[in-house]
Amino acid sequence: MPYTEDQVLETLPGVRPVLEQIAHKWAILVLTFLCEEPKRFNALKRRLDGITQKALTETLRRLERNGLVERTVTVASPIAVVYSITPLGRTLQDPLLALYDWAVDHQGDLTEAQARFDARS
Amino acid sequence: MPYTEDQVLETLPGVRPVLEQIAHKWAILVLTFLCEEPKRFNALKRRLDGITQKALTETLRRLERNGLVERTVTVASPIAVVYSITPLGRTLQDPLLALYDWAVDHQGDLTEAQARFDARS
DNA sequence: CTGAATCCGAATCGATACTG
DNA sequence: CAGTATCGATTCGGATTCAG
Repeated sequence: MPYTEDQVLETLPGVRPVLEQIAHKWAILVLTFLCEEPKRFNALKRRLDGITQKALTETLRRLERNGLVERTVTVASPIAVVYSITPLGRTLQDPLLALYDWAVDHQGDLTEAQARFDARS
Repeated sequence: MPYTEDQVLETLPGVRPVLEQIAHKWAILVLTFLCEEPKRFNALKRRLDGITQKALTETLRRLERNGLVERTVTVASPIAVVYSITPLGRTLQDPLLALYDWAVDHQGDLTEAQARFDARS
C-alpha cells in the first residue's frame, strides 16, 4: 500500500541516510552477486568489471558495517577471506534484483533518451 | 528467473552505467515522489528535506536526460515549471517503491548494525 | 591472496549570492 | 518561482606501493 504524503514526510528524514548506504552503484552489484553465493575478494573483483581494489574494499566495509554482509577470515595459508550475505542483506535480494533486471531491460531506452536529449541541446 | 553467472557477466558492462544514473539517493526519492503526481520545482524541494537547489536541479536534469522525467514550462507570470514522470520512468515505480519500503522497514536494523560495528572498532 | 596506505587530479557538494 | 553563477570544501577515482 502506498504511503500518504504525510507518512512519507514523517519517515523521510530517516530514509535518506539509508538510501545513501544501499543506493550505490557498487553496493547494488556486490549485494546482488553475494546473494548467489559467498564469494572471495578476488572473485568479486573479477565479476565487478573495472572496480578498483580501493572501491571494492570500501564498498564491502560499508556493507559489513551496515550488517548486510559478513566477512569471514579462514586462517590458512594462503589466507582466504569470504564475504557472504547476511539474513538482513538477504531481505534486499528481491528489491535489488528488480532494479538489476530493470537496468538490463531498459539499458537501450536510456541510451536513446540520452542521445535525443543531447541532440536537442 | 535468476541469471546464470555467464549471463550476468555479459550484461554487466552495460548495466553499470545504468545503475549509476538511477541508483542515486536523490534520484530515487524524486522519482518516487513524481510517481504520485506531477510536481513543481519548489514542491519537490520542500518534500526533499535538505536538498539544495543545485542538487535538485542536477538530479532533475539527469532524469530528464535519461527520459525518466518530463519538464513542462508554463509561460505565465509567475512562471511555472512542472515535472512529471514519463512512461519509461513509470516502469521504475515498483522497483523503487520496493527499495523505499525496505529503507523504511529496516532503518532501525541498519542503525543498530552500525552501532555494533563501531563499538567493535 | 587480501588487503592497507598514500598521493593526486577530477568530480561532486554545500552554501551563498544573484537573475528573469 | 525557478533557476544560474560562483567558490571553497569534501569526496571520489585511479594508480602505485607496501605488507601480513
